Amino acid sequence: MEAQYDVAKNCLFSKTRTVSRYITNLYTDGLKEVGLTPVQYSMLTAIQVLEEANINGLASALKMDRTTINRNLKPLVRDGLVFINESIDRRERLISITKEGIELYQKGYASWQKAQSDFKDILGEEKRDEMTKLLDEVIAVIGKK
Amino acid sequence: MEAQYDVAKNCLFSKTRTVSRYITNLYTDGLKEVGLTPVQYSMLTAIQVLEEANINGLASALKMDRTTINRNLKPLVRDGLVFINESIDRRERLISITKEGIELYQKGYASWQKAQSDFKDILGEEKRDEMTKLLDEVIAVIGKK
DNA sequence: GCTTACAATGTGTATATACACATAAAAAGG
DNA sequence: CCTTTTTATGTGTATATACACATTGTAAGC
Repeated sequence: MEAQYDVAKNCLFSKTRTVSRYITNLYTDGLKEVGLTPVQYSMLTAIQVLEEANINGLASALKMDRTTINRNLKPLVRDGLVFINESIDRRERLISITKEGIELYQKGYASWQKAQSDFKDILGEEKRDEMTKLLDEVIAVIGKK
Repeated sequence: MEAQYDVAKNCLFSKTRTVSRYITNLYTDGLKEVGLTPVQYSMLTAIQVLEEANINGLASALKMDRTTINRNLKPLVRDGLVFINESIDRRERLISITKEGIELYQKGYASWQKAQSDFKDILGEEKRDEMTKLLDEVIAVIGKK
């Protein structure tokens, strides 16, 4: 088979990326009413669960590059949803959610639930569960690396 | 369950996005030796398969936003991999791959194959096939929207 | 033919992503 | 203590993404 048809049919990167873009847009639409992106929402999630994590800790928990965490924190700090404290170890900075952040997060929870529910309606509960299971397995495997 | 633990455990957006980031990095590493990103590689794929598509046609085939296509074409044109022709319909522009583009694409094919193969080794053939099937199903469902 | 509708594209802006490189502070080794 | 190494972070640069808004050209209705 010629290369371009092989890639067009079988590329796991582009398939995954296409699905990722679509789901991102779905959640973006839902969370728009509270003015948060889905990435910001997932970061606020980790910030609350971890409590006073540093940037490397957040990067590890979210499986994102630490420089991406650094950059993505800026709008959250700017909008008063997150604050950053000094640490005894003066190299690191400790990230926490603010009162306003918690309030907005709670407000966004309904939007997030609706996006989850919409996706279930679109895909069907069975396929949705299959997908969740598979994604967890993939994340577990890549987490070992 | 409190919101943040619900989101941390069950969010299909963040699971998909995490896997997408990981796979992107895997293919990025492989294609780095030819100086292409995986997104560029998949765009060059569609440009060859479609032959003289316009921007909307590429956007539709790749399921990407047309403004993203527009922006992503620029480095490809700059690097001489793609050229853009006028059309009889003077609103549209027809996108084609250049000789250099084809050569680089062929060179990148081995890297792409290796990334595909590496992912198979990491995940296992069975799970890889399961994932391919599921992604195709999801893309088919969202394509109807 | 003229006006109106629609279609194709471009641009401003904002977030998301990650590599390469640099800096500063703590820890380790002697 | 002083040097070396490691750790935590910041920044420059480049690509990727998509919405809102604007422009231009074609098609449709009359």
